[in-house]
Amino acid sequence: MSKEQTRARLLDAAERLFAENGFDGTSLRTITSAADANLAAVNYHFQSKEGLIAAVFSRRIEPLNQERITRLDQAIRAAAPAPPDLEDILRAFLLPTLRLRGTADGLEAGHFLQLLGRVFSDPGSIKAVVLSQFRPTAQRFLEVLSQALPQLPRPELLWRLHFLIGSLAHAHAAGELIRLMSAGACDPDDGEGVLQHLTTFAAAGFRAPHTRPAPQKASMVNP
Amino acid sequence: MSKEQTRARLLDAAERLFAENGFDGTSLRTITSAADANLAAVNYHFQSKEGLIAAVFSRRIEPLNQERITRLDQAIRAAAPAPPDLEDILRAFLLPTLRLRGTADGLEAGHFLQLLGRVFSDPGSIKAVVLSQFRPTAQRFLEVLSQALPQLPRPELLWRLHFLIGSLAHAHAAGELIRLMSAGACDPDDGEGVLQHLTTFAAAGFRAPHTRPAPQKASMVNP
DNA sequence: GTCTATATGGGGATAGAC
DNA sequence: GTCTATCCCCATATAGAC
Repeated sequence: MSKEQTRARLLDAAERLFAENGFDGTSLRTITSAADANLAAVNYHFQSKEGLIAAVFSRRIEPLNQERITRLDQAIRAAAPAPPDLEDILRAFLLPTLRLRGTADGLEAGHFLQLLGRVFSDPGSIKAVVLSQFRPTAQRFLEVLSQALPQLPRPELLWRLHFLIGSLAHAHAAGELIRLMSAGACDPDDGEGVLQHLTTFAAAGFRAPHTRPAPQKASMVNP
Repeated sequence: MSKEQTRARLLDAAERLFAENGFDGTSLRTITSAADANLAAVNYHFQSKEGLIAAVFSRRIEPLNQERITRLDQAIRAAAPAPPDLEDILRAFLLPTLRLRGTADGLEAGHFLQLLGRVFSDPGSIKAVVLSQFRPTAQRFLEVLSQALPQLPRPELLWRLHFLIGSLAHAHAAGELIRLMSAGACDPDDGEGVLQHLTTFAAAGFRAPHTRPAPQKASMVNP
């Protein structure tokens, strides 16, 4: 068994098992037997369990960022010199992840989406790694969004971007829950459908007039 | 030390520690020493760790549901015989959780929000307990939303409700991350501010015209 | 009801042979 | 590079004294 093959099998098995049972819920013993590898192989290839977790994320995040930026640049060029349509910006952001569901190699990558959706709310230390890799891309999108919606104050734009990320993360991480709660009416595996629904919803949300300082009712804390 | 006091201290400590370190990341030893109780007390009061987790949720969820329904009924009565404003429906749903931040007894309950936001994407078996307690309330809101937006097909309405839940869960569970990513411009502890921003965003999203079957571009899978 | 002590099992990591 | 065997730690749960 070659070195690279073992490494890849470990990553695939870890990705799937972490998605299904969580990081703490998956032992190295479970991973290595699923990957037909030896227990010590994890420490040889990734130094530690934390190293393995970080590697599971890094392997997918870099291509994901690249595809997002490529599609964003395409949208910018196609619309130049005007700013691109809001919908096209959103699609450039959403499509690269949603596309991972239901495609050929997506059989593996689908598990990764669950992890990615969960990472924002996870208590562990993985957030730092993922966030540092995600930040430049988010910053880039923020700038372009800001040009497309120049009347929106920056904090409001930030909140709306977070709501978008939350909706996307929820669709990824809680897919089976959504299927269950909707009694099958919502299919989280239909990436194209989710893309359509989320783009429509979020585009309208982003275009909403900006929030007024607060209505003249009493404070909500003591209504 | 009375029985009820010990029970309550265990729940408080567990709530905080689970929020900070996750369920698997928190041992019964850590909980019992934080609560100044004996290790065996957990098994005496809650039978098992799972029982403790379930109790942490049940204690908060029931009042939360009641407040949501009460506010929804108020909005319905105030607007009768017309359906209530979309914004009022959304506020009835959002306010009871967001209000838990920054209020007096909210010092404890704030930790609960993190848990609640995380539970949808957690790999464990807690989902089932929480979902079963949440479902009737969600169903009720769905009906009222459906009356306020009669032109929206049911699946689209369901998706939009899931996007709302995702945004809310993200604001709760990833609060510190949002603060960090926005370099302080977004304050997740300002419940009233989050309520304003999210209501504006989501109301516009819910009001968007319903998604058309699909644009006549090529499939997104092979663009 | 509360405590101490312990049973029982599993975890991550590593040393050293091959 | 890969494997076996093992070290050492900590978890949940319970039995039985107080």
